[in-house]
Amino acid sequence: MQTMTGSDFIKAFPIFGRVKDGLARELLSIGVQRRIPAQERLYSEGDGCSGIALVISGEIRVFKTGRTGREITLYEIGPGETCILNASCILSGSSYPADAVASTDTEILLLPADSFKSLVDEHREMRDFIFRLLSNRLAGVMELVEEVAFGRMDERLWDYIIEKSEDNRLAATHQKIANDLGTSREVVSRLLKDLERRGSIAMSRNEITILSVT
Amino acid sequence: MQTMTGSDFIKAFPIFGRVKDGLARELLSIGVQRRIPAQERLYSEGDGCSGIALVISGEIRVFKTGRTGREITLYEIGPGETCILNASCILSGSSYPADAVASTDTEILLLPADSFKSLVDEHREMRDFIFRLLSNRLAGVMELVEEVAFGRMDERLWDYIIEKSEDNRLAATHQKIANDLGTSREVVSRLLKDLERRGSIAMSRNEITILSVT
DNA sequence: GATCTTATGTGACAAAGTCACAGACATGTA
DNA sequence: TACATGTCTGTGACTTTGTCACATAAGATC
Repeated sequence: MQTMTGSDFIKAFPIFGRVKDGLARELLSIGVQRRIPAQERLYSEGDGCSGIALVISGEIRVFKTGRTGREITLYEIGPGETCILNASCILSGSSYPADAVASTDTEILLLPADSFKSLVDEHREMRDFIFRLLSNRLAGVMELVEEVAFGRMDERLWDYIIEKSEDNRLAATHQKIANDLGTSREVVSRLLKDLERRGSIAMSRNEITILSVT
Repeated sequence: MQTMTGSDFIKAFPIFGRVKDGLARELLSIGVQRRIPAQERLYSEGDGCSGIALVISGEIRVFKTGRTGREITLYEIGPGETCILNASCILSGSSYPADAVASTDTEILLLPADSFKSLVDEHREMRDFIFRLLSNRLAGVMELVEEVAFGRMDERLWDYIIEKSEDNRLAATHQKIANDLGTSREVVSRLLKDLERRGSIAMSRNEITILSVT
């Protein structure tokens, strides 16, 4: 069981070397494996942080919630990535600035805060990994600010459909799309209807099909 | 001259210890002091990074620009802080994801990328400093996403006036305010006019005076 | 099929961004 | 002083986006 996890782990985090002799070995011996079922909440805004989660498989969605209940996705954490906000609040001593929920069933390796801190001190790979991720997140969220502040919703929606669709199909409710984009369900419905009328997509319950990539 | 800079430096960065024996000494011997006049551009989006800037005095504004020319301020860098995006792109090897311009005359200590990297490797204070700043920026920009996505412009404007004013006065053109908030000049003008009509502020060219803090 | 739950559609209105242009104020120059 | 110039502010008309209220539709369960 531990070995199985190990092989999944090095697949997700090749950067930490092999199980036999790499940093991976140390991580696996320190960390605790956990399974998070889909829809389970990992953190709420304002929480303190007890440890850091390395995602082995699955996906975690990090988002903000407005007073009216609207949501916007800040980014998603996939295999080989870390819930960097954990790192953030462990290393800077602040509290968690957003909500995090598993989008799918997710396997994580949970490292206690202390161990994580000493690993960062001792291992250059660990530092590089964290810095890189933190930097990329920052750049990504900055990009998001630009889109939200200046972008038009119809374009953002179209880009979203293109990006999230697989095989020209996207399975999602209008509400889910709205929650990712930071708008309301009605707006998504209206804009999708426009796209449908123009012949760019076809719609059925819970599914959008891309017809023309114009 | 060097000594003078030194004392300014440790005032801005007490975290790095004293000039005589602290990390401060090393930083001062490696870094090059530079003065940036107000309005001068430090970086444009897409630039590579040659070094990292520690701000000794003054202020640097980091912002995004939309296609229509609108701007939004992501954050400002003051004394004792770093143009963390430099760090970000040095450590992660990406390019600069925003624009940076000196808001006032600014003094910085410029560290070459290589020296910076080895300092981060060798000194725990340096690592903590960078992590903390990077984390805080990330949290700050997330907060900004929330405000832009869910906040009402009249509230954001009012908060801005309260925060930026000194002694109940704020010297700024409507255009400048719009550039900070990520909206257009007309919207700011209209909302300010409303505030004036309601008796919350008084306006004259280039200046806003807060009358009632309701 | 009757009933429930969830998903989608839409009109009416409010908030915010865009465009076009009119004044108002400050400064410099003749 | 009078005038020209550049910057700053005001405003109406229109578009886009968000909110509210409610109607309709599509699956699921019994």
